[in-house]
Amino acid sequence: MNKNGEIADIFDNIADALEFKGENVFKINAYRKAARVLREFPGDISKVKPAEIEGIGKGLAEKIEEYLATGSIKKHAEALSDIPEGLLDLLKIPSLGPKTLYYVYKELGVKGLSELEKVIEDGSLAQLDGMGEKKAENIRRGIELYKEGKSRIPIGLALPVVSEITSALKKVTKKASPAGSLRRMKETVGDIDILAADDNAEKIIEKFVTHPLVRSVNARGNTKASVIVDFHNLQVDVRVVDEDSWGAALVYFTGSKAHNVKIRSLAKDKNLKINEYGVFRGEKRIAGKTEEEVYKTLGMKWMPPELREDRGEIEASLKGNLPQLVELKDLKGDFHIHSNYSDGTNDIRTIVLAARDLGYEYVGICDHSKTSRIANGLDVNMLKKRNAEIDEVQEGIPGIRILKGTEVDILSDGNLDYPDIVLEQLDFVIAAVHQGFRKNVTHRMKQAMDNPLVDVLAHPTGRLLSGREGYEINLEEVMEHAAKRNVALEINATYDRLDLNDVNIMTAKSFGTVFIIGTDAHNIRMLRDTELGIGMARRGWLVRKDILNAYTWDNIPLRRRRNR
DNA sequence: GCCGTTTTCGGCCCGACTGTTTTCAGTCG
Repeated sequence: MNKNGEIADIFDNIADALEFKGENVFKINAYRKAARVLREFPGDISKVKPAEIEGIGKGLAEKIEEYLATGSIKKHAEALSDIPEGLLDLLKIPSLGPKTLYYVYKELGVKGLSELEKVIEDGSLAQLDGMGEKKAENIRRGIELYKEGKSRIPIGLALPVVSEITSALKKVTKKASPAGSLRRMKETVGDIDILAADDNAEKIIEKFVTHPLVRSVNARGNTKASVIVDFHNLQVDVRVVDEDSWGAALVYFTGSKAHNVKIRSLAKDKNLKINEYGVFRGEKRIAGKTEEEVYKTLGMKWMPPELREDRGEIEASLKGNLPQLVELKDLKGDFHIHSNYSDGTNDIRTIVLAARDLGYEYVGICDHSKTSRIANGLDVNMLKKRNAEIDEVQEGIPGIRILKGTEVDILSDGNLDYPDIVLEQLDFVIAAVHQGFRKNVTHRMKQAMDNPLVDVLAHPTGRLLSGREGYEINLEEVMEHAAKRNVALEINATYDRLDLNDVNIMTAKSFGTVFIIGTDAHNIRMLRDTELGIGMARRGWLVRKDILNAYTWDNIPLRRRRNR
C-alpha cells in the first residue's frame, strides 16, 4: 500500500509533540489538517506533487518528500527528542490534555502511565496549583476508560443503540436526531452526538440521563449532558437548542470539524458569523431554523451529511455541482447472500421472500465454493442441487427473479475453485480471496479478473474493522485492472467489513471502475446492512449509475452482458 | 505551517461545561 497513512501518523505525532510543548496552535492545526488530508487522499501521495494539495504547503511537502526518499523526517525526531518515549500516548486519556500532561511532567516528573497513576493515588497531583480533588478524580476515571480500550466502534454496532436513545427522546420532544460522524455514516464512530430542539431543555436532559442504557453521567448542564452507556463504553452526548436554532445546530454538530471550519470562514468573508444558534449579521440572526436556510446564506445548496468532510463538497455546492448521490431506495436487488447450502442460516425460500418484502426485483443466492471448507463450501454436485432448488422455489414465488451465483474462491495458485464449465451455468460470479492473504494476492486477483466469467471482486481489501489488517496487496493495481476488465468491485456492507470504504471508493472511481453493494448476508436480518453499504457509497460520492444493483435486471451492465 | 482579488504579513471557527478560580484556563467537540 502507499505511504499516505504512515506520513499522516507522523504528522499527528509531531502535532502532539508541539501541543505538549505549548507551541503555536495554528502551526499544530496545520500538521493535523495535513494528516487528515493525507489519510483521505484518494491516490498515492508519492505519485503527485504534495504542495498542490490544499492544506499542504511548501514546508510540509518537503517533509513528505523527505519521508518518501529517506523513510524518516528530521523534524519528527527533533520534536520528540526531549520528550520521554511513550509520554504522548497519555494524551489519549480523556480529560487529560496537553497542558495538564506537561504540567505533571514538569512539576512531578511523570513520564508514563504508572507514574501518572501514582501521583493521583498519593494526592500530589491534586495539590498542584490549579489542580484539585475533582480534577484528579476525572483523570483517574479517564485512565480507566483508556485502559478499557475505549476506541471507535463500527457504525453498524452503534446505529441500533443510538436509534433507541433517539426514539426515547422523541417521546418528549418533536425534534431529535443523531448528529456527528454517525449521521455522516463514517465507518467507525467514537463519541455519539444527539441533538434535540425544544423550549424545555430540562425535560430532555432528564429523559436522557435516566435512560436505562445509561451507566454513568459524566457531565450534566442546562442544555448539554454527557453519559457512558452500557454498550462498548460508548460515550453519548446530548445537546438541546431552541427550535429556531435547529438547523444551525444540526449543521454544527453533524460536522465534520473540517467542514465547519471552512463554512465558518466563508461566513466570515461575508461578514457573517455562524455558530450553533444560527447565522448572524452583527447581532441579528438571519438564518438557523433549517439546514437549507443556513447553507443558503452562504450561497450553497443543502448537502447530504455523508459529503461533509471538506473533500470538495463546499466548492461543488458553491458551483451548483453537487452529485445526486445514490440512495437506498435505488437498489433493485442484492447479489451477495449466503443460503443454508453453505454457511448461511436461512433457506432459499426464506431469503427470497425477505428480499421480495424489501421491494427487490432480483435476489442473488451466492454460496461459497468447495475449498472454503470452514464455510461449508459447495462441491459441484451440491451446487447443482442448490440450483435445482432455486428453480423450484422460483416457480412458487412470482414477483422477484432469483439469480444463481457463487462466491468462488481465488485459490492460492490464482486459479478459481470451479472450472469454467460450472461457472458458465450461473447468472453471476463473485470471486474472492479467503486464504493466502500474504501470498501474491495482487497477481492472483488480476489473474481471476482475466477470466471473462468473473463479474465481481468481493471485499477487495480483506480488512476487518475489528482488527484484521487485510490482504498484502497493491490495491491501486487491482482497481486499475478491474476497470480495464469491466469487473465490478464490491462494496461489502457487512458491518465489520465495509470493504471498500469511502476513500477506497473514490480511488477506484478515479480509475473508472463500477461497483456493486453486497450485504454478504448470512441471515435475512443482514439484508438490511445495505444501509451501511449505501453510506459508504455516498461518502465515496457515488451516483446511481456507478452501482450495478441500482439497475433493473434488464438493463444491468454486468460484465458478462457487456462482453457479449 | 498554510494561505491570499481587501492581505506575501497577519490572520487562522466558536461555544459549553468543569473545576478551579474571584475572572479564567483547560478540555472537548
